[in-house]
Amino acid sequence: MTIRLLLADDQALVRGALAALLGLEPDLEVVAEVGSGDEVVEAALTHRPDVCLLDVEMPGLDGLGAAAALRDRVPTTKVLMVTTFGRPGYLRRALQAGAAGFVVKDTPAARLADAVRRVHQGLRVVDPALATDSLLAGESPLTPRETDVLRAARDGASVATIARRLVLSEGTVRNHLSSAIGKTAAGNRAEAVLTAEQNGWL
Amino acid sequence: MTIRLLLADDQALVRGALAALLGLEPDLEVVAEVGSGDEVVEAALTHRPDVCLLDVEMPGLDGLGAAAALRDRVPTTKVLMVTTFGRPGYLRRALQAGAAGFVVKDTPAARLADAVRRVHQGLRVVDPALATDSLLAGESPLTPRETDVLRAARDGASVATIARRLVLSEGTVRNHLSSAIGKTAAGNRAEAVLTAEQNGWL
DNA sequence: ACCTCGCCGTGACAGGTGTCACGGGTCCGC
DNA sequence: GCGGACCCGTGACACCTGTCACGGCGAGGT
Repeated sequence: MTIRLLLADDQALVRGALAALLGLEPDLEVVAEVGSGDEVVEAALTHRPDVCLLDVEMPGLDGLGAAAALRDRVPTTKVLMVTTFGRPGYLRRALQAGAAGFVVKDTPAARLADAVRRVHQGLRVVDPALATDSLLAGESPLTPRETDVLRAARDGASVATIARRLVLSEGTVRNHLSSAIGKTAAGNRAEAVLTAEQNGWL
Repeated sequence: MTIRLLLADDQALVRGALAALLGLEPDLEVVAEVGSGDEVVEAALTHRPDVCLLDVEMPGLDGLGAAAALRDRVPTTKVLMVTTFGRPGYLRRALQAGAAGFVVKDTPAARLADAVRRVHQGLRVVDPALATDSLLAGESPLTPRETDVLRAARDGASVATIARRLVLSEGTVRNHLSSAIGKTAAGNRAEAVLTAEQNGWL
């Protein structure tokens, strides 16, 4: 009995390469590949895979959202997240979204097939180093609105621009920013964006 | 006669996956894999590959530097750059560093093997869409010093911090920044960093 | 010799930014 | 009910930033 796989990654090259890698295993079979999170549920409904490999960073619906959608619409398929960035917040959010495993792209290729098999058996697969980081970093201290403001500040927009985008007063934007800067122990808006991004809070 | 390949990518998973993908082709053979740019020359000297696949983003010596080192020390091996980001400046700098081909990770997996074969035959391989972007974006308008200052400003450092890092007067830093902001058509330091990064000028 | 360009610095100025104190509003849990 | 969050807003203040004008220096081209 082979394990049926669905691959989701926006980079066609690594998608195909992963397919080739996993296709070498006799007990694994890649039944579908998609390039964006929006196509995941549809492909899962038609091909009924046992395990779905999701990249976190994708255009449109990202891997976290796709995992949540799969949990609701196709609960029989297990989700294994595969990501380039080992951001602590990603791990937490992925598990909350119903993912059964979380692997960073630094892990040796040989271990990926094992991770797939374990997920298929109903086990949790988590990078141990990342798990400690996740506990250490803790949940996001930012309020929803602070997160919005920081997100809107990612491209270097001015206070006036952010205020216009979120339909807020400039003073309110400055207050939210100031609060976020304090919580991230930054001295600066740009620094706050950076550390928040590194922790997966955005 | 098989084509001997050397893979260089910091992400072990995609490195292994690419090896699996290319290993499926009967005329290709992966003879070595490395995880950083510093190991490229040494591995090339011992394994004498025909073609070397280099990722641009790597810790230590990056792909551009590794390509230049290969051109000088092991000129018999052709270089094919493989990168996630299609930044115009990367393409230019890669070609200047002696790379024979440039492929972004969005390209379909089937075309990678062809790219390798063409590079091995002495042909140039360049993503056509990226080539036009490269011509359109043009060379970096930033002077060396302006580039330094922008690089130092990437983590959101204040003018005082940048001045301390580069051993400059704060006024000079502000002047360089102002000039860079003007050249990148930005309204802001953060914006200037962003557009400079997107064009591969840093 | 001359001009140009990049580099470094100074001084001054308007405007943006970060902080604080304050008020008012909603919603939730004890 | 009553405190405690989060949200939104105002006003004021010190500070940082971005811009401009100006000067001097060295390297390279005509």
